[in-house]
Amino acid sequence: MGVSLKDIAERAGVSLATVSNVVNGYRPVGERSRQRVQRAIDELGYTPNLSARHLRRGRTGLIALAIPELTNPYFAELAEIAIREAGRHGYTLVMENTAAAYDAELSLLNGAQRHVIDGLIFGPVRVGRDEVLARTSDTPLVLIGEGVHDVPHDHIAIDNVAASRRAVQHLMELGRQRIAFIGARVGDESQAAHLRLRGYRAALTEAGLPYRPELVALTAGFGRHDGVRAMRNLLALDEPPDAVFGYNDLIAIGAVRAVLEAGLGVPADIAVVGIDDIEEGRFGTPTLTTIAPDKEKIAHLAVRRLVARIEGAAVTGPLALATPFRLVPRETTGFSSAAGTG
Amino acid sequence: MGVSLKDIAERAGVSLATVSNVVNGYRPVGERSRQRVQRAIDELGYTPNLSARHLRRGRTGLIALAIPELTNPYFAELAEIAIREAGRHGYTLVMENTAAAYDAELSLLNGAQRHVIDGLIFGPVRVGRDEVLARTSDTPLVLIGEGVHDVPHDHIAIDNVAASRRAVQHLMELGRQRIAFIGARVGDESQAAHLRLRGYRAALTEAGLPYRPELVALTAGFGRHDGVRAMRNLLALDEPPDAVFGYNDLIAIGAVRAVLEAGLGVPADIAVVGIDDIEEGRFGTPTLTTIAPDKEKIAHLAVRRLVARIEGAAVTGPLALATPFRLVPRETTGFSSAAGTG
DNA sequence: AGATGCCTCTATAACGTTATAGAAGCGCTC
DNA sequence: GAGCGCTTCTATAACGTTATAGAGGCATCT
Repeated sequence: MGVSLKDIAERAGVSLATVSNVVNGYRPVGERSRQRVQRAIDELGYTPNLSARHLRRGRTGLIALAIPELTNPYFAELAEIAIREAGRHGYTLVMENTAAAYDAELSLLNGAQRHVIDGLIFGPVRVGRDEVLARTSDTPLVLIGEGVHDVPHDHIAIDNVAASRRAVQHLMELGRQRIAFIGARVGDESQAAHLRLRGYRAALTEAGLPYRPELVALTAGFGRHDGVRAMRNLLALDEPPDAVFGYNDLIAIGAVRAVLEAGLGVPADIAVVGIDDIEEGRFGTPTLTTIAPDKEKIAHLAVRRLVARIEGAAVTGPLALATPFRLVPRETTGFSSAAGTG
Repeated sequence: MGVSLKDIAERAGVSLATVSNVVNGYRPVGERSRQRVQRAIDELGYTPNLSARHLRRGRTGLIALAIPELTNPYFAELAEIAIREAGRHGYTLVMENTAAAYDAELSLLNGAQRHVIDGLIFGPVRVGRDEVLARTSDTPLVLIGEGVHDVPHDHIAIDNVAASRRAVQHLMELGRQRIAFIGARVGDESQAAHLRLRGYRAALTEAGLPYRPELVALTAGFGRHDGVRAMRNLLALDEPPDAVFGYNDLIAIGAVRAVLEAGLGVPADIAVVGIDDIEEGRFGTPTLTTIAPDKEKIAHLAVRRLVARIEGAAVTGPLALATPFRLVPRETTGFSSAAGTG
């Protein structure tokens, strides 16, 4: 077993409590004692036993990030930032994969983590407003993404309607008229696809273009193959689209591949826009035009909000925070871009 | 605070120890008591306090996966599998990003985790054999990947020499003669690039082709932009290569992009092979020929080995395990492949 | 001088769990 | 009926930490 406070106390000839106070500064300690303790710590190589600390404090120092899948680069990039930020605040982040499964999301929401955690950052996909409202756990919760809205919890996300509208506007500025939407259906009543779909419709309406249901392809998942499959169906239409707005970059990338596989050109025949600005989109051919959310900001805000809640700090301002985004035009909409730029 | 053993004991009218025995079956408990306790648990909704359990048991139930970056899809895919497998064994996996930094790797190796962990799965990049041999921590350790070899620790990886040889052989079977290698240099004395470089050289030698140092481009990192930059340099040669073997898929994808950006064709002018078989390679255009390691097997073995060591089970067989791999021919070497296949 | 206050420091009781030693009850043998 | 062994249970001491109550020393004020 390792070196404990007791060993340090004996070595330094002071009480246990004094050592504890040197270590975590709860009470002031005189200069002479402090130095003696510090020397003993250095000599014996003391590191606090976190299990004991957490038992005593009632906190574990663990926060969970629950996301559908780590293999979606958007979430991997977000997770990487969140891990760093959590570390900066003295917390360790554990990943909880929901695999976009309703049951997994529900039990996570209600506190069935593998480890006891102090707080949860949650990007819901299947679970809706009702489930969040009916939550039984009282662990602090910060929501991210477009899954659930209008609940009494902190919520960090871009303005999905505005972002989608911007993406579709971009396509219309190129003169495209038959613009398709490929997006994940998350359950009929869910708001997720709705927001991006709503932005899509809003943009069309504002421009005086008709909304054509046959150009809206809902998918089962959020991956590249979902985009491929949906695009193949759209290409089989009597009048295929001349542009596609994808729910996210992965779907957009799948759509691009399906178009190219069909022998058509991107953007010559069909222009494509996604959302997320994953690095992959900056290196494929053609490079992918996208809406870039500020991932740093999202992750930072989510972690900080959560930590503030955990530590009981007063959080001022509104619960829901809209983070900035910007349009990054690249080759799939006819803008040149050297690899890795934008 | 939550419900504790004590609450259950009072409710069921038995001692604390009996409740504990019902919960974790250390000692047999009579049928009548067991039922009373079980009912009390169900009624009060007891979940054990893991901090206390870990304090008492001296274990935390946490294992760490230390990898250079989560944004490398290979590691994200590996991590996702490892998280699941760890969960299956009752452990929670925490991610430790080394960012491929020497200091971070060294301190991780020597037990400077943010949280107390029971074991470590480590994919070293900067740190070498010497550092692993000189390790001061005695937390169980399982190495993965090609970073360090010949140390007295469990080690799971593909046979990198054989895999690289296979990749280069594939290029030669297409009739390519000037085959370049783009790979990460991990420090001069490191064995990482050496193994894959060694396989590359072995394949050339076996085929009677000369080894040309100017066709070996070493990179600083493992990302797409490293591949782009290196490829641009290779294209600037008087006699550019007609094929490229990339250290991993990301580098290969960067190389492809650089070739296309230069107005050349893949594979018409330059064929490309990578290693990792990340999903991205199955949806880009052209799709990427690659060496596919068995990621499931790597992650499963690593977790199981580690858990066995932690729990003191006897591990038979050799320390180092070579996991299988296979060549997946796709468009970058002239083989057709529909999106997502292979 | 006595009261008051401020610094330091210490002793100790938790936090919730598990492992150990042993008590109680009961049936069996001699 | 004493002795023994078995099963079932209990009391209790840790595990290493932190928060609370308060003791002791010394200066300052009334």
